[in-house]
Amino acid sequence: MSARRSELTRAAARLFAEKGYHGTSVGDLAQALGVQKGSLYAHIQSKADLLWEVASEGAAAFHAALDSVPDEGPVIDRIRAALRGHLRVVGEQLDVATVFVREWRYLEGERRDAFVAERRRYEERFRALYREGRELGELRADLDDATAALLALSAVNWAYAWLRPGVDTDAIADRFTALLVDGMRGYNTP
Amino acid sequence: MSARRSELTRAAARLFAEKGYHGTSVGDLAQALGVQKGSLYAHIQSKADLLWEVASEGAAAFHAALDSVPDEGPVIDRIRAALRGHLRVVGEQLDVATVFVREWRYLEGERRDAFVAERRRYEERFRALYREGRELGELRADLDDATAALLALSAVNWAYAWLRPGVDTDAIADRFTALLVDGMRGYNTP
DNA sequence: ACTGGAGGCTAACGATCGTTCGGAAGGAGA
DNA sequence: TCTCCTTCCGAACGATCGTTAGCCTCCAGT
Repeated sequence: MSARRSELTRAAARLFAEKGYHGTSVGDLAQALGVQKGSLYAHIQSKADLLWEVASEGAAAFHAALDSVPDEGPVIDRIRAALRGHLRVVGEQLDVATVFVREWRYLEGERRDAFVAERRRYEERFRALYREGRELGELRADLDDATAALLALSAVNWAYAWLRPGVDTDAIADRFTALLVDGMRGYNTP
Repeated sequence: MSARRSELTRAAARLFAEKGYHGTSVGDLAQALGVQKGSLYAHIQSKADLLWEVASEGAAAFHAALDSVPDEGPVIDRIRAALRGHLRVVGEQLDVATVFVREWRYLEGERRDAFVAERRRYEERFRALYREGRELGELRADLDDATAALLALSAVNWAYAWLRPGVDTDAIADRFTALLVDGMRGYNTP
C-alpha cells in the first residue's frame, strides 16, 4: 500500500471518529489530503472501502492485544493484561478504536457480517478468561462470569468516549482490575 | 403537543437509534408516518429539532431515575438503586437512551453545549454517590471514587449496545452492584 | 528516448438531501 | 353557515452527495 493511500486511511479514521461515517463526505476526506475529491478514486473504489479498512484495522489491533496475553499463569494477572492491552489500543489508536466501537454498524452486506463475527470472537476470548478463572478457583465459585466479563468489557468499550491521548492507560487498567477483583466494600460495612 | 407530533418524535427516536441521525433522512421519517416528507414541516422547523427533542427526553429520563434514589440510607443500597434506575431507563426506552448516548454529538451550537452540561451534571450526581460512600466509610477508605464511578457508569452507558428489551434490568443491576461491591476474587487466591 | 503507471485535475453525472410553498381537505367552535 | 386551525399533498427549490470520465503531469524502469 502506497504512502498516499496510508495517509487516506488515517484521515478516514480521524474524520469518521470525529464526525461519523455518514457525517463525513468524500469532499471532507479530499480536503484533508489537500486534493480534489475525484482524485481519491485513484486509491479507492468507494467510500465504504475506507470504513471497512479502518474497522478491520481496529479488529486486528484488539485481537493482537489479546494475543500477547499469556495462556498460563494466574488468571487475575491475565485479566489485568487483557485490560491493559485493550486500553492501550484505545489510547494509542483512538480514532481507529472509535470507528471499531461506534461506526462499524454502517458496514453493509458480508463485510458487516464478517466484522460482527470478528467482534463476537473477541468478546468470546475475553469472556473465556473469566470462565477459566472461576473453574480454576482463582475467582469465586459463585461468580457469574458472563456478567463479570460484560462489566469489564463494557467499561473498556466505552473508553473511547473518555480516554484522552497521552494518559497512562496501564494505570487505569490496573485500577479497574483492582476494583473488579477486590471490590469497594468498606471495612465497617456489614 | 399533539398526538401526531408525539408519533413523529417516537419515530425519530427509533430511526435515529437504528440508522443514526445522519443515516436517517426526512423521507425515512415521513415514510414511518405514512406521509409525504414535506408534510412533516407542519410539525417541526427542522430535522435537528427532532434530535434535540429526543436527546432532551433522554436526559430528563436519566435525571428522573436519579431523582428517585433516596438521599439517605446505606450508600451501597443507593448505588444499587442508581444502577437499577439507569438500566431501567435503557431497557424501557432503548431508542431514546441510544440517542442520548450515541447520537447527541450531532447536536450543534448552544443545544450541544446545553446537552453536554446536562450530561456532565448527571455524571457528577452519579459520582457523588461513590465519594460519599468513601467519606462515610461504607466504601473502602483507599477507594479511587472517580475510577469506581467511571467503571460503573461506563458499564451502564454501554448497555444500549447489548440490552435487549424485556429483560429484567433490576437483576442485571443487582449483579453489577454485587460485583462492584464484593469483587470476584476466589477464596483460594493469595 | 520511450513507456507505463501513479497521482491529480476539471467537469459533470444522476441521485438524494433538507426545506419551502401554495393549495386543499376536514373537523371544531362560533 | 362561516371561519379557523391542523394536517397533508404535490411539486419544486438549491445544495450536496458519491462516483465517473477524460485528460494531464511527473517520474522510475527499460
